[in-house]
Amino acid sequence: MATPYNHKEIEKKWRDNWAANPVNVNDGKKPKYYCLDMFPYPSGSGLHVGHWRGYVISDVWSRYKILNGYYVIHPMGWDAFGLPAENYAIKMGVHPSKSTAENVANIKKQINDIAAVYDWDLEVNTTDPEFYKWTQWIFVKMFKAGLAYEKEMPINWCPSCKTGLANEEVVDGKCERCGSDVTKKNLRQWMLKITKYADRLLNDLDKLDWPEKVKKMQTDWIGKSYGAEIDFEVEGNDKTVKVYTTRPDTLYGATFMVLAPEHEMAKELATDDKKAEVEDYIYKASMKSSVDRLQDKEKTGVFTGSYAINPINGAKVPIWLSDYVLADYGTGAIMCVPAHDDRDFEFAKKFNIPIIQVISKDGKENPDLTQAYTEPGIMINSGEFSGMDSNKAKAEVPDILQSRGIGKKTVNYKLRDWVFSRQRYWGEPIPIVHCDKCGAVPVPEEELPLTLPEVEAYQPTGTGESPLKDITEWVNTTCPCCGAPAKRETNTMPQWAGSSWYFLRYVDNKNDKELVSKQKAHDLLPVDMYIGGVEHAVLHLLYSRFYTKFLYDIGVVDFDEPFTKLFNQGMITGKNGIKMSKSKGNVVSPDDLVNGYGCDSLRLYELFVGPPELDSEWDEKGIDGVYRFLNRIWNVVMDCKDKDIEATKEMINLRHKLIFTISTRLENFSLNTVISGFMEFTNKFVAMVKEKGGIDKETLKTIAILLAPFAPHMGEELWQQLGGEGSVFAQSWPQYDENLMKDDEVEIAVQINGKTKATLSIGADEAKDSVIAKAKEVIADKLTGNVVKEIYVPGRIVNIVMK
RNA sequence: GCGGAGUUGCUGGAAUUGGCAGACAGGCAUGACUAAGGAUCAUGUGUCUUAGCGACGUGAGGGUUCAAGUCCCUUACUCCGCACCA
Repeated sequence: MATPYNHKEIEKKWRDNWAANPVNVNDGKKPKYYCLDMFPYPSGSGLHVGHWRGYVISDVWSRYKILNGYYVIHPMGWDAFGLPAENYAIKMGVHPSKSTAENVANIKKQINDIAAVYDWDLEVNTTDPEFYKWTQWIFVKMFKAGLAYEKEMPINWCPSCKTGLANEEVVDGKCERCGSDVTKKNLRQWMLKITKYADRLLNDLDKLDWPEKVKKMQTDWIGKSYGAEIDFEVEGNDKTVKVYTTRPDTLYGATFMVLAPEHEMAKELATDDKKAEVEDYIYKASMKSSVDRLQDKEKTGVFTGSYAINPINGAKVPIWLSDYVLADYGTGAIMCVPAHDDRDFEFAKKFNIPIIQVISKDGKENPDLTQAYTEPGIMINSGEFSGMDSNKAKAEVPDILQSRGIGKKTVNYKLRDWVFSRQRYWGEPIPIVHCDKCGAVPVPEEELPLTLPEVEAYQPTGTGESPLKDITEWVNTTCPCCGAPAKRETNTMPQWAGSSWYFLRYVDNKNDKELVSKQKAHDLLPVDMYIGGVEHAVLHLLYSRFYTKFLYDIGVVDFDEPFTKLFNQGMITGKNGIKMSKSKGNVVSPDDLVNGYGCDSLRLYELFVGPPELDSEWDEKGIDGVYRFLNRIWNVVMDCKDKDIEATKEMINLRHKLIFTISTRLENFSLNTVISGFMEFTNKFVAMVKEKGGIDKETLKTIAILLAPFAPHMGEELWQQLGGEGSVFAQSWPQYDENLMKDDEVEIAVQINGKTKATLSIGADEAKDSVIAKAKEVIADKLTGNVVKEIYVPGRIVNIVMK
């Protein structure tokens, strides 16, 4: 009886061996491949089987690249600043520096159980001053480039986290982290001018090998639209109101105008008799939270009493205020064409405002529109434009208007500048000094890092002030510019600050002179494959692109997109597709499974549960299947390794088919079918051992190499047992030969009218006539009608069409 | 409301992109073996059936085709993203 598969022994053996003899080293000759996992936050609850999946996928890919002769950069580190870490610390009553360090140690241990080829020499941690020195350095560079600026404005405020939030962090009017309703708060903020990069962020999406879904989400988030700004004179005085519209072609149909309640002219446009009503409306709108504003489906509004003049036809249009118009998009004012816009239509109906149709399906006016007509058609009631095709009008009218001095073509974006300051303790201090005389002055680059002071009381104040405010010995300083007494900025950076550029630092993490050396940046960057969940589609992934473009502009790196290829793995959920969480009590820890079945089994099962890009429900029972599979392979190899079987044609054929199957499926990232394919072939090998008494060594060695990226310990052990030299990962990925994969005989289906009636074995290269003749023989008794057509799909099917 | 993805046995899923639907697993059933400790092996497992080498079958309904899970139209449901962006 051969030795049974003992995962504990084997895994321990190879873990120790790899520690002493790393399998992935940069010899300076191999081409590089950078395979990166999204930056984990060292959470207090540790890893669950869902986290595992992403790391297994990236490790399989990394090991596959190693076997293809690459030096693979496969680093890991910790996104340890920010709200979640601080909230956890507050909850546990420990200082965040302490809890963060503990969590990192714990998760690192768990990650080591995956047996991934992480290069821990490259490890980074955002809370390390040697790291955040460069996070601050980038901010200073941005400040000097005019991209970081201060502004007092109403921002998203989370009353539970007690801090301001970026637009990207507000989901359905709620805080992305804690789910509390987000309110508005007027605060002085540090902003990053990401809008300056809007066009590049949009256009360069074309360069990226990313899931279309993510590109679409970024495109929509940037939200570029083409339109025109048109000035409407206010009747009876010399004021004008500028509106933004994407449909200047419908100008003849504009029957009213709406301003956001926050619009700077809102109050002054109110006529005396309307003043009280208008001010009341403005006040009420200001009290609404963003959630209320989203949920109020019914339109509200107030007439200002003023009228504007439609510049195309001199018509008098009433000016209204309504909160369905956003103050910070376009000009904060719109012209309303109720006949062709659903929102304007609803508003006009509610307040009895006239509706003028200017596009019609058949060129005729519909006297009783029950809803806005938003389809293309023929222009009507539009003076000189009447009779034009509306699509043509949409394309040409803006130019016509512009040439006549009515309006100016313009573009708009939904993307807003990035609210970059947080009123919290656990983040990078913003390296700015406020001087009465010199204003905001950056901390000199040579004085960085500006370290976060150690304090006892780090709880958020809730007032909009940072807890750092009270540390007077830290706050009080002198102006780097004039030397006068000055105060430090007390806001900190958001969690995203470190994660927006960390991937650059991995390749040169000990450099104390530069963020990354030019040489290393050129040789080792950018990231070739980035693997992580889809939840960062408009947060981290947009911010990182912005940072990279900025660093490209100032000459730090020589590429302007950080992640060439992106793969989003699906989530592993609990029963009924419920997201794993501590509060739901459905978290499955990998620890027991690793212990019971071994790392290799869990790795395989993580892949086998389903297509890697889709969500999968975790069903623990299934792991028995892959465990049995590993046992079968083990038994086949142990059984045959000393037998010296000569390779038959059949064995060679099967070997090449196996290489083909595993390689093509792996290249397509169809990792679940790689495993099922491996199982299928293994079953054939088992049968072959039974029939032929064994399998040749070359085939067995091929199995060991092909299995190694997925089950690395098993791969190494089999390789060694088979007498292979060195590590299995020092071998090269086997190549298949299509000629050797060919079968002499193939089985095809014989159909009558598309229904399979029999199967037939034929020679692989047999001619059509011969195949059809044989097929007819097989189903002779069923050929009772007139044969009208005979179809042969080579190697697949014969279909006899009968009447 | 708009946009995207999806719906296949008891369960997870497969199907070389229009060519034998249900691979591979899990589960279950029957049997073998058992000094068994998360065993292993064999066989079976879509539905109906008058038990045949028959008929039906990929959310529902229609269509194209010699041939449809796959293409087209209509429709239902599920999940995800955006959500008054003029």
